[in-house]
Amino acid sequence: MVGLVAYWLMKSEPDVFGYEDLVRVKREGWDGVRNYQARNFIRQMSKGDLAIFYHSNATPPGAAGICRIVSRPEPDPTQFDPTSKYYDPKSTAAEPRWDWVVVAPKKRLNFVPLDTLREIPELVDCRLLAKGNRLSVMPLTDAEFDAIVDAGS
DNA sequence: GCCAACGTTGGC
DNA sequence: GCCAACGTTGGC
Repeated sequence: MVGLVAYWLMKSEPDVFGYEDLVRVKREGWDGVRNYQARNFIRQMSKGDLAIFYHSNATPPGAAGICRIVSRPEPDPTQFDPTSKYYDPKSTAAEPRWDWVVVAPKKRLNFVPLDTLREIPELVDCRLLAKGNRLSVMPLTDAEFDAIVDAGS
């Protein structure tokens, strides 16, 4: 029996790591999530889930591609690294606070800018478009995911 | 437990 | 660079 695939949206700043970087490196641990709500969503991810790779803090911001979750959630190693900007001294190996998943590129989208996303009826209730939204990892419904993919295909 | 101060996110 | 929105921290 095939498990259900869940859909997500994950934000990254393309100046730091964009979809083309993921295409180039093929796999990347999604490090640096230091928000509990986002962390909890990461912990709900399963291998095989799909995510919209969203470019935040960009000109323009928008959906750049589809990626696949290729690992289970596991401790984000940067939390243990004192030289990392994501180092968390309160995190221990026994009780890691922060998880990541490894992602791989699935399909490049024709870039869907935020302005266009706002015009998609299926996305009216999407948290991405809510005022003041800062969540960097969020679930999408099937309809939301499909609508974004359609807009970029 | 409240809340002010502060830091971060992210669109513009 | 600005600033609104939000999360976290820490004094009380």
